[in-house]
Amino acid sequence: MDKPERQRRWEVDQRLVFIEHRLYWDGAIRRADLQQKFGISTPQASADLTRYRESAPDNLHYDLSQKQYVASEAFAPVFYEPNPDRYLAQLRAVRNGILDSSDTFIGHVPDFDILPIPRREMSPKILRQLIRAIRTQQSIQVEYQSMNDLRPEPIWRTISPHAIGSDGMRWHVRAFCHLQEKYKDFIISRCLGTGAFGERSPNAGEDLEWRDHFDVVLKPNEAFSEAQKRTIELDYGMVDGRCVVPVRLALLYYFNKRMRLDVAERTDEPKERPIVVDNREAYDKVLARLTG
Amino acid sequence: MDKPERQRRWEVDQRLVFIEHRLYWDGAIRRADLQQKFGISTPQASADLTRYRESAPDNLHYDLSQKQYVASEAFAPVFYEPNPDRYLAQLRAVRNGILDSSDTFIGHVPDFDILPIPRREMSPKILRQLIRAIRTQQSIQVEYQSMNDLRPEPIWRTISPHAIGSDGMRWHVRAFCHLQEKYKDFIISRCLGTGAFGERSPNAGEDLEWRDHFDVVLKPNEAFSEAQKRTIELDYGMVDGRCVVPVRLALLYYFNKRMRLDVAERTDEPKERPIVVDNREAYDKVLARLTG
DNA sequence: CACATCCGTATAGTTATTTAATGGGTTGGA
DNA sequence: TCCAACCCATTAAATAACTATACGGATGTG
Repeated sequence: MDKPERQRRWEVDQRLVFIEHRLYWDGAIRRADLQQKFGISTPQASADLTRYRESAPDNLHYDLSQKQYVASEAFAPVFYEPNPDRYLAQLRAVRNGILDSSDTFIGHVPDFDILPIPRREMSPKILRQLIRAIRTQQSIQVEYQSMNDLRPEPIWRTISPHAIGSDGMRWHVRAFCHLQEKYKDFIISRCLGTGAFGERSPNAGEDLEWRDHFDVVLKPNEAFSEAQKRTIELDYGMVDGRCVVPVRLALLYYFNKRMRLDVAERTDEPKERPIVVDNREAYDKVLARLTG
Repeated sequence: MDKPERQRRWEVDQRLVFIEHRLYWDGAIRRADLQQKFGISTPQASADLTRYRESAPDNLHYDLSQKQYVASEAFAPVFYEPNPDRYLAQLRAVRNGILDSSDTFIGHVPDFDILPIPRREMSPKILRQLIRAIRTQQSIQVEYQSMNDLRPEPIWRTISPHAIGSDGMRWHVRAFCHLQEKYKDFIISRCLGTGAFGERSPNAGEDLEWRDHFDVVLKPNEAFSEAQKRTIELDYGMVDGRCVVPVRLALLYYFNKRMRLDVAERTDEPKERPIVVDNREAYDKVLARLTG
């Protein structure tokens, strides 16, 4: 039996990642940054930087004029794998109030902005109960404000949720509705309250629209020039002029809208429809069956 | 001079937050969870749980049958402020490969899915250089694949970036184009490479479309019933039937598309246009000026 | 009833970190 | 030009945090 390698302490790892993160994105780091972030003493911060220097001596050098460590031109990360999407997602999350900037490793924040999306705040308690119902495989009572004119006022109804989904704008629970005896999407922000847990509906079979997928094949609109088509292929990461996107049937309606494929039908302006569906016939058929 | 309160260690804080996070979202925690997450020993994990119990004795109790700590019904977080958007954003990030699940505190992951958005991977190096140019207020050479048919092939051009922005789908840099002598959006994933840094263009004045905002006033479509309108007001967090969204002029075009306000013009189906612009005249005027 | 699986705790030893003090280099202002 | 301010590094002794190891107690399972 091998004696397990003593795992290096979590915080020590985090501090090395932090040093590298700062060097990568901000180009520099100073001892005080470490002290502020982790609440450590001066000698400890020095020791961390020394330890980092031992691991990657060519990645940084102390700039006497700037009075801080500066990343070398040939900086090659060792502890932190640079992830641009994560960096940007953190910026976005900080802006949206989802994340406190002290919970990220980002130091210098560039001037930036994201498209504001007006939406209702979600109650943590309600999401918590819904997730609990999913985890424990129970039904749950929710006070739900429907868009259906038959039920203009919010009413209490029992649902058996099994998953959550996002259309890119809002989150919903995928649940068996005890009222209508079928699987439906319930927008979480339309849940005004939650009640008692209970048994799952015995009539709830498998949620086929959740289980099954459809492969949407996308290609650039033929109306574009060859060069423009290449740009579109680049934007969508296409190979050989196509990209295949497997979409859960329960999300296909939203996909159609999000990618503006429905808009495409109604305009001749190619600019409005950069991509089109290659397997259009099957796509339309599935979509019609779902919405019908 | 006050002697500064000795700051509790960062990792110790994190462990307490972790305990509470697990209790809140997963409803339970065991010693081994702490050991795995932070690489600490058994006695230390026990000590942490004891410490937590001392801080919030009513939040949890050890369930001898389940052999783990279970959150009380009247759980009230002390160290961790529950944030549903953050929780969901982390799920999304893990699914998108932006975050490793070991970098989150989430234990049990509910069945979930998000709308897949096909898009090109972004190069970390390119984003890094662009952000560096913004930070150091320099110009930078980029190899850019334009959609403009005048420049079908990717060409090297010099830009002076000052900010980054997101339309909800893609990120772009807001930069003064030395070629066209005006401020424009450069889609980051269309940058194929970066070159030398240099002086900012002397002709670059202030980016007015970035600086200035327009207040979009949204309201529910009048075609809906009163009850339905109330639902829409709920969805968008409206008060008194309106919500005001300040949008940077440079992002207004994207906002129009993202909120499907352009689609609304082309259909009479109220379902397709849940919200409409209240200050339509001014809105159209600004939008026409921008795109014109 | 034996066994596996949780938790808690005691002991002794180890490591990480702090406090406090010293020294060296550069910058920028008096 | 000199000194204060501001970085960094390092040392030594003291302490806090943590580990390894071991044992006991409670529960549920085959």
